[in-house]
Amino acid sequence: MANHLDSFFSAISDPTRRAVIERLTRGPAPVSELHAPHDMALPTFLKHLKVLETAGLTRSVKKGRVRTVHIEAAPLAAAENWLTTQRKLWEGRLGRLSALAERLEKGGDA
Amino acid sequence: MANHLDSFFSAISDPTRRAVIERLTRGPAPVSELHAPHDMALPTFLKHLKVLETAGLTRSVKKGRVRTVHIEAAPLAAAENWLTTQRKLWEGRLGRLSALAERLEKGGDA
DNA sequence: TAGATGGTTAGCCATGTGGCTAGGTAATGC
DNA sequence: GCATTACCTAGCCACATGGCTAACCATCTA
Repeated sequence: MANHLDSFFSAISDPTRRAVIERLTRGPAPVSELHAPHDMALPTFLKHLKVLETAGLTRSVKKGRVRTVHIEAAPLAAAENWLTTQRKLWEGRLGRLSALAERLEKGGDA
Repeated sequence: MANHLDSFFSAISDPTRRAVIERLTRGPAPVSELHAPHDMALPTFLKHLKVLETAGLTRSVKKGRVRTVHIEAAPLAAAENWLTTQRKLWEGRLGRLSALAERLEKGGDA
């Protein structure tokens, strides 16, 4: 059950890769354009792209010599969902705690 | 600007550590209790706990020989926020695209 | 105060990750 | 058709990560 989240979170734990995602939310782009703002060798950057694609965060198609990369929204939502769930559970607990505190106060047990 | 998200996402990219977080949303717990369900040596597990604490996801206090760990909600919300932002940007783009498509259709330009 | 309990430190190992260079292939443009 | 462009592969390196054992320290409990 963990599997997908593993590679997803691992993928976006790198700033270069998050920057790529941020760029891709504004629309698809070829490899060279994605690479341009990053001060690293192309092969290194290609590795990052591969990580993203392997994690299911992006897809790409090659036409002629140009490979165009686009974002895949679904896993983003899934991860967001995990975080939201955890936060809500936590907040729910806090809510119950303060309710308990209130009851204790009413009872004058404090 | 990236820094915090780096260590945060990296921290929760591990299933053991996500399990710990899930457990902690139900309330604080001592190290031994957190360790129990995980089939690995204590020192190994302690490393995981350290990663979580270093990433700011948890805090802990030691009283006597028992160290109690509790969750820290803020970074969770921050990460959730990043994901939400990306998703919304993406959906916004999709919206604008379909609006464009509509306009083109109306204009009979297709 | 001895033994058990709960954690911690040190140190080793295998594998993974992020960076590089060098060299290759396949379209495209002149 | 030769050069350029755009990307890909292979292979190297340093360091990080996740696992282990062994040995240690501190605190309760009997």
